[in-house]
Amino acid sequence: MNAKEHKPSGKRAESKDESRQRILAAAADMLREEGGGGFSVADVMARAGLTHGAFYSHFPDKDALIEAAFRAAFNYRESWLAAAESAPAHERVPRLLKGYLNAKHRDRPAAGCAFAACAQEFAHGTADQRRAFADEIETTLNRLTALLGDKDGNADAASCESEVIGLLSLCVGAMSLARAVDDPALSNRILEAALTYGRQQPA
Amino acid sequence: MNAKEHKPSGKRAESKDESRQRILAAAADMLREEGGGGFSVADVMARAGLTHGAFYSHFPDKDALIEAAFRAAFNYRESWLAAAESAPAHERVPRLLKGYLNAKHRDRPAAGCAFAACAQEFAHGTADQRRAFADEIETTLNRLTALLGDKDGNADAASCESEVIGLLSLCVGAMSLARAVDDPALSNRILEAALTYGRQQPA
DNA sequence: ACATTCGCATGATGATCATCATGCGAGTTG
DNA sequence: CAACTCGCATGATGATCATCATGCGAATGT
Repeated sequence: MNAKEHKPSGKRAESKDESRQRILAAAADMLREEGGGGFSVADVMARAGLTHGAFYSHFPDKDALIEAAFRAAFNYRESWLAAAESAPAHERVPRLLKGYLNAKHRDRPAAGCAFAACAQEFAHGTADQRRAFADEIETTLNRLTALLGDKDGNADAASCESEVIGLLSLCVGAMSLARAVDDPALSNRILEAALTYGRQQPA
Repeated sequence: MNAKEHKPSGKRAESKDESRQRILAAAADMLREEGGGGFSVADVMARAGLTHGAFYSHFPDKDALIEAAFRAAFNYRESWLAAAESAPAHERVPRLLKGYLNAKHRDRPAAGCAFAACAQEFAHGTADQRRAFADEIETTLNRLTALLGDKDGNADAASCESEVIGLLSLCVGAMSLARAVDDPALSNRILEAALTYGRQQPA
């Protein structure tokens, strides 16, 4: 048997696992709130209720944490999509748009879309981070395609892909812009206009 | 007369102005290539052919440089838009989309859109940086509205605003995603799909 | 119970920077 | 041309971090 397969169990291992989860959760929040450059290892550890020294027995380095935290930020994708799935086919796009392009999402990035929070920073990230980004994009597109593809007469695959990618791009772009501007009125205009634009898109 | 209005001239002042322009140009490039956190003051100064010590006689601090460099990155907006203006009204949107959503733009951020390069970082930036972002967004939207608003029968103002903002969001989002992913094939798919999506938008 | 393991805390270490202090030499002024 | 100005270079300084080294104490296994 492979010696590497040792999966220790017991109170100690369990506690370490809980610590790891707290670290990941803290990092996933901070990553979306401030970006990977916006917090230090010590910051995350403090948020997780630990001190900086313990970090390196959980992750090899900060870059690995950022990658893992990014992936962890998609743990709620299914529940996010479930809300749209429960709607009739022609209502799904509007519902997804509304769930994304709103002030609450803009103002609470820690609970929101990691694409909109991380895209630009990951463009200069490690190979692993960029692969993670691509993985999550692929998965998200697949799930959206499954959700919207069997809409009515289900258009050809190409047109469905462009719709799904277009919607995601629109959402990510509008949220990025809405968060970057200073003027709240302009920020709201951006969210509302993007919402309108996305709804006008033909089948 | 106001003592503050002194505008020194002469060989020395001229040379300082040239230095400032070189610093700004270098910073505008690096800001779009690597983000504000991706370069040091010494890096920009070296790229401008100077050493780090000279920096603080040109700008009060790095944040101010980033703001100025961001604004400077829009110096070419008019020539960028001129290409679209020379096209017949119904060709303008496709031409703008094509000029933005392509591999060359994706691969040379230093010569490209500063919105797509900076949005997420500016969301955590200084007040001045965020104001600069809003200013440039406003100006860009106004110019685009002037360009696309008198399209044919020119739709009502609200619909034009949502189209212009939607297009910009779509472009910024797609470029951000295309740059963040690792897989070149996926990156191309994103650019192409967003192009298709943007073209399908009704008048 | 004893020896061992291991999660975590404390406390370096070294690197990277932003920013400041000083000095020289070319330009400018009278 | 002598006194002065000022752009730029060199060389600190201090802060912030990522990462590593060490040690304690609780959990584990014999």
